Amino acid sequence: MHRDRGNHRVDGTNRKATIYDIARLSGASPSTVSAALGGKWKARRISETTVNTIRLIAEQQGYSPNLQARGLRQARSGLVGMIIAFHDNRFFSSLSQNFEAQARQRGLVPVIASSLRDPVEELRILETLISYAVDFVFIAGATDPDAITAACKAANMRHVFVDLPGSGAPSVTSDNYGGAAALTRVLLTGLPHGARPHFIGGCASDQATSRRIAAFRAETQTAGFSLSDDQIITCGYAPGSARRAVAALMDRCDGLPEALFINSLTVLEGLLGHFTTLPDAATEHTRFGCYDYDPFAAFLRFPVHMVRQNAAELIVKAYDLIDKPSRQVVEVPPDLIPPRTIFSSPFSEQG
Amino acid sequence: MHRDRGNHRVDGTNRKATIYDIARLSGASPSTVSAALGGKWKARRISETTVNTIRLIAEQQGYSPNLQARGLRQARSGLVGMIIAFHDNRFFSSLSQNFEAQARQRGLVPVIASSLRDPVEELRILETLISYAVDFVFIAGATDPDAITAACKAANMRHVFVDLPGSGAPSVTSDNYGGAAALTRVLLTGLPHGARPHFIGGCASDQATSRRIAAFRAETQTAGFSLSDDQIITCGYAPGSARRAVAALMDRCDGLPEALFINSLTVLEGLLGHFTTLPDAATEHTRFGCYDYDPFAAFLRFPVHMVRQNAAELIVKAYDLIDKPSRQVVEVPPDLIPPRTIFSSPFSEQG
DNA sequence: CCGATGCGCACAATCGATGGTGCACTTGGT
DNA sequence: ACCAAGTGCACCATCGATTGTGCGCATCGG
Repeated sequence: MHRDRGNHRVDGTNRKATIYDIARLSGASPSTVSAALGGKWKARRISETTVNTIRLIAEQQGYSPNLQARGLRQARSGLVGMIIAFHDNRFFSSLSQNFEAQARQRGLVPVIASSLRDPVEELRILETLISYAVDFVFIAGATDPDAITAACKAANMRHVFVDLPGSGAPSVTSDNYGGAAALTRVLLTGLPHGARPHFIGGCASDQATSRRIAAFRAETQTAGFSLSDDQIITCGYAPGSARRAVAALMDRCDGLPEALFINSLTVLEGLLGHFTTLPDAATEHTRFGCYDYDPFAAFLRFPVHMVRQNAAELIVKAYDLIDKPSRQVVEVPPDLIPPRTIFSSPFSEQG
Repeated sequence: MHRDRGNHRVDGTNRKATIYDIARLSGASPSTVSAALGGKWKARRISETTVNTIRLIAEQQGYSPNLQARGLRQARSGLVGMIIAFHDNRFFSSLSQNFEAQARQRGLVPVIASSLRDPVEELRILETLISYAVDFVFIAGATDPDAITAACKAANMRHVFVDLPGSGAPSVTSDNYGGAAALTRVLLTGLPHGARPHFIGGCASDQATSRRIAAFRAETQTAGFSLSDDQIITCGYAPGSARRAVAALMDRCDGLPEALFINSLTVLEGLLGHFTTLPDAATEHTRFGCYDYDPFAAFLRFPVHMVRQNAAELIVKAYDLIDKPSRQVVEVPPDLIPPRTIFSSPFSEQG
């Protein structure tokens, strides 16, 4: 008398078939059906003919397992979570694309959520993922790594930080120092003595930005250029504030500096917004470098050197850290891309 | 004798607390705990003091409900699914961003998966989502709408097509005809007589592309330009094939046509890839229009008119269709964006 | 002809949360 | 003091799949 809520699956119009339906139709027991369809019928010594019958009926009924039930029983869901800052951003979406590909390769289902860089939302999302018993979580662009680690520890949840490292858990980041140093060197090459290169964008408080600024400082001074604090403008990531910041800068210095290190694509967007109001000549005597790559940004009216983070490798390393936990921080070197270079993602290549 | 697997939750080191743990600690029964924490203690006539006790203990234990168990019991998961073609694409990622925002606003958890435009993968993903008992699914850029509708019908799953319509279910699309017509008109304005505008990219078999081609044809002929079949090049969406196609075109016509309607950003990427091998002058005498918008693409060396699909509105309408089902196709008008215009997404504004 | 071995499978407990049902006790009325 | 109505909660079945255990039958050796 278990199972019989008038669920007429034969005609296909009603609810999804369960192993109990298949059991009834095949004359076998639910556990046999489960074993047969779950692939472990050998271990359970189910005869191959029984298995075939069950498979056939399951096929006819369009059976597919209820993964919530399985997840409940097995205390794991087959879901894996990733928290990113935004979907509509080249870097993060490239991470998601790779995260998804790897997950699927392992037979896992990716759940990707965006925090909009809001620490509260970030934690709420994490709680939700934990409630769904995801197998592990990647957090990219974490705004509050310590809170995240605390919540994960409490729930016994494996997690890896990507891009922005956390102290309490394994992390994978770009080699921000190395990438920024390389980009800075390119910008400075052949620059006239007395030039005043500037750095714009980001928050000094975040790991990635502070490493990049450190590299920018070191290279600039090594190359013999003067460097005062007003050459470092940490105006955040938002295009709007970048736009205001560059407008202010141009007022102050009567034009653009000879070299400009732009800390993110969103910042570059903001600058472009301002440039639309200026004559083309305004950008002619400046060398631009941008940390992060976009195929279109590489092909602007004025040349831009770009740093392309290796999203695929970041994700691969992150999965490695899940497989073989350690407390270390893994650094992945980014690539320096000369202006006017088009790269397409390996994914969008296909469509 | 139910529940006691030596789960020492008090010290916080072991597994997540359940209502059974809270029940034991509070002296109440599991169902009381459930009702208390689930907010329906009034209906169940649980006293407020009991509720407060339970809440306190739940708090201390860091309780959060097992959503798989709840989902199993309630036959719905609180998950909502969306299938897109790619994450790393401005249009789709903008859809996901809006989809997620709306889902969260409704207290639902978004699961977004990418099909890479592979019909088989698309169906596999759909099956998985169904297995997780998602409440409904949006499918953007469907490659096999009929198969999707069939699978959803069999599982009794609500679904809405976005961008590419399906016949068996409600759909929301851009007004591809209107958008393409407007873009074509801009491209043709003031063009010398005898000019031969071209259309490049996409698959003639997909709805969106065929509507755009129809508009392109109609406007071109209305404006009095000759139009032969070789002016329509449906080379797919992949940057690589677009690159080859434009190379071939330039060989054939000895340069670029006077006007070029580019059917997607990925196609534009492909063209740029080819242009990098040419002198700057090569693009000087051509008017470019691109269906889809990208802030950087709007600021290329040569001006590009762009059509910006209204992702936010598409998603809003799609949710409307879930709430109030109907078989109709809703069209959302896109915007025509003049060259050198920077728009940032409302989301990345924040970071 | 009998016990030992092994094969093929069924039974029942379990995962955590929910909701229908009903019991025990209190209060109020007469 | 007794019955009725109401209060506060516990008990148990249920969702669908997995898994430890053990029963019944067949085969085989002695």
